[in-house]
Amino acid sequence: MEKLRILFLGTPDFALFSLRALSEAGYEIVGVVTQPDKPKGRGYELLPPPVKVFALEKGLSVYQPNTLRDEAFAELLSGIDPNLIVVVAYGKILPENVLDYPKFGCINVHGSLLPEYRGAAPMQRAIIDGKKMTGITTMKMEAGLDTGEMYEKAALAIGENDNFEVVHDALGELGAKLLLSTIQKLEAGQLKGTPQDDSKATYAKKIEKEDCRLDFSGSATKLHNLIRGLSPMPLAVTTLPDGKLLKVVESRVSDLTLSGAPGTILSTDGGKITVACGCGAIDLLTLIPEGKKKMSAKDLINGRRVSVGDRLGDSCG
RNA sequence: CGCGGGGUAGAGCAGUCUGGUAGCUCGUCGGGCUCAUAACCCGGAGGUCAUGUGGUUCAAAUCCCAUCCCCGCAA
Repeated sequence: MEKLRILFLGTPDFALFSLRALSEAGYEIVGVVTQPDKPKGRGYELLPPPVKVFALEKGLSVYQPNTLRDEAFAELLSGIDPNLIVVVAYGKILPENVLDYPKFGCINVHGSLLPEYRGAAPMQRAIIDGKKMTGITTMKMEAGLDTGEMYEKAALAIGENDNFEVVHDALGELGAKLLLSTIQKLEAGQLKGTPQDDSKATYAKKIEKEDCRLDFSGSATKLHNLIRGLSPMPLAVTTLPDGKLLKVVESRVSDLTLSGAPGTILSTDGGKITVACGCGAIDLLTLIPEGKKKMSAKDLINGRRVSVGDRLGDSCG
């Protein structure tokens, strides 16, 4: 079979696992397409996406088009002339002329067991929903959102205290492995697609700001799932009694049996801030107060910012 | 020049407005109590208050100026 000429499309750290694997496996990467540098952080500093940084280190050709839907990109594509496109968390929808271009099609690495959690934030949503299992699916890309035929799957167990970072990294690695496996099957002419059962499809919507608010009237387990699903980015948020924001990095479902109005701090013993929820209570372990660095609950208590009886989340509006 | 908070003992903070003895909660060290303890009691050590040996003042953590660093928001 003819040698693969791979064009890689991807942007964040999650994509990096796969790009690195392709690179280390010795595949010919004829180009890397990633999102343009964007003004980020304080002072709007222009920062390159992680994939770009890696690609430049490896001496790969990097392209950062604003859109894939114009003449310029079509010309670029035929200039590069890839016979396989690999897409991992690129961040833009691919138009049909791009999907149709490579002889061996477009392979996507998706962070869920399709058809569940199609869409932008599959890993976060799976954790937030309290799933015990998730995984990676490699699939053939088509026009619909994550609707194409599935090639291979690999499952991953989610521990009750695993956060987004843990799952993200584990799935990133798993995704890279599965991608190599899928490409090997392709090279061997053994790649077979399985259609998705659309009736079982669910969607993982992008995480919005409102999704990050902690509502203490919910159950402790639900709150814990939200906190770890959003940790370390963008983080679940509530408010201190003085109205300042308080982000929660790490939590545990509490075994404390005290109860009180949702949001009330029941205890600050043992370096944990135990907060009453609608059902049960939750221990807040690591936090970031507005304008401050990440700190342990113990530090927050020692600094006298919170004490038993205080209410969190009252100014959530 | 996007908006804002902050840099005081190993940690988290107060003190700054209204200049005048360096304080709190922890940690740490020593002693005590206890069958025992992460609990309790007593005592100690530890700080050029980010930097400029800058300006004002009899006197600056505090007021003024400049610089460096950290962080939250927003994108």
